[in-house]
Amino acid sequence: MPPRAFTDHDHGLCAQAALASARNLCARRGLKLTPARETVLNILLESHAALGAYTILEKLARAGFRAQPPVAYRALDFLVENGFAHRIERLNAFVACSRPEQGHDPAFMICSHCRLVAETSTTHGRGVLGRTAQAIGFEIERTVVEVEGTCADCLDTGPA
Amino acid sequence: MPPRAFTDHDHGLCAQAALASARNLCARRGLKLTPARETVLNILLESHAALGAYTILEKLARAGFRAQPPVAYRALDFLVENGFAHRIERLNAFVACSRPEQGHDPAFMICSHCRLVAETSTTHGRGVLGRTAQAIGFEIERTVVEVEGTCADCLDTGPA
DNA sequence: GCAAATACGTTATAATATAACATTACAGAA
DNA sequence: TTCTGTAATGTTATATTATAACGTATTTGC
Repeated sequence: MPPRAFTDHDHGLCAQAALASARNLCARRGLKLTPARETVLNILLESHAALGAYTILEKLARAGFRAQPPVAYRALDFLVENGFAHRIERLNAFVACSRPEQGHDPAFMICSHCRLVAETSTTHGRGVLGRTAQAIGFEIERTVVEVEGTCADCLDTGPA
Repeated sequence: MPPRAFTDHDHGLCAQAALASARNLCARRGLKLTPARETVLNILLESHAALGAYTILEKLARAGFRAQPPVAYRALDFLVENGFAHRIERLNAFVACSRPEQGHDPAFMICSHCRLVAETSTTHGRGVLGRTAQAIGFEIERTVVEVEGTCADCLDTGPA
């Protein structure tokens, strides 16, 4: 499955599907997609760019929410814990999840020019690293795989 | 090559070798391993734990340096740029490099209990992700691979 | 010696994140 | 239906991580 962020797609549909999927999963799992949480998810779904918590906070404020940091962080915590969004460690920022239906070890391709982030998946826990881990008795709980570079568009329009 | 952090080893030798190696490489490449830089490297080499910049700063102060943040960050920038240390994105922290001689795409195993960080290497740029990247014209500049979990010792002594 | 580059000193502040505690909403039990 | 506990939110304050900006000193090549 090719990552969507760097390929042409109808982003309206993409966002709509993700939102529907989130609503669905919440309903099924008895999770509450409250207004603040849904608004943050929608903010993230506006594009495939990673947004910092304070950018999100501003957008929340513009949407009529009281904008203290914990509001954004709590919504983000909920979204990340439940797999509707991901934290990009390299950027200290957040993106909506492209595939909330699947449990996964996501991997990200980050364009350092436009900050767009494409999500694909990794097999890392099961590859070489997984074997090394097993050999020394290390129990993997989470994997962070983020590759940074330049996307095709940014290479075209202005190769640094 | 097994990671050293989670395996028994003579850490004195380990640190000594890394320092010698750094001095060597600096000499060969015309880089200046100034007192502040060498001190920070030694601080990092005390163990395989990741240290935050402000922890390093405190240790620098105890070692007699003026302790304003830029002092630590500049030394760290130098060490990271030249491959003598790595930044662990997941922790916003730093570790000494275990293999400064080799150019590499490092991968890290982070124990979330003891904060020890083992360095191994990845082939990620050349694996599945590399192929996906190529397919969509994404040019990889850097890879971040960090797996988080629990090391054998921490599993033994107190499995959460 | 002198100019340019590099490193350091220092102050201030930006950007990211969380602690702590009061309040409200809401679901399930009595 | 009211009680009651849990989850969510509101709010203030502050912790943690990082960098901008600008001046001074030191080194290096000429």
